Amino acid sequence: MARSDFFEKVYAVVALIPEGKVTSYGAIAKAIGAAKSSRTVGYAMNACVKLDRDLPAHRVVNRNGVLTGKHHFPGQNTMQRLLEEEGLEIENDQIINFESHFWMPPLSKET
DNA sequence: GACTTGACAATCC
DNA sequence: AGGATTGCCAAGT
Repeated sequence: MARSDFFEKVYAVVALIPEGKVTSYGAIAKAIGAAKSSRTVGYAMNACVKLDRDLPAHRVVNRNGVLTGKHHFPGQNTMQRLLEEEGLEIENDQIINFESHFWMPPLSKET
């Protein structure tokens, strides 16, 4: 396997998030078989920005539907703006109707 | 080489 | 019900 299976899986799942949908770190972590590693998922996202990945990290929020990582984007309001552009509703850094926009990633453990 | 920090979440008291 | 602690993995200092 790769040097960091974890990151690869995280990137894979995040890249699969459909437009106008959002998911949580815990959901991703669970999907890749590491429900307790939700923290590392967030870390992977931070790394993805530096790696200039194509991952819609703005579609990833914490389990409360709060844009916890919006500070890590190029602009402090970039994350929220992107979500609004996709038809989501954000208020006070929180996604309105979060569960309605929630997207459960496919549990692709491995192949 | 060891300790601390970090875009979270679940559990314990 | 609410606050504090632990678990997990990787990277930075």
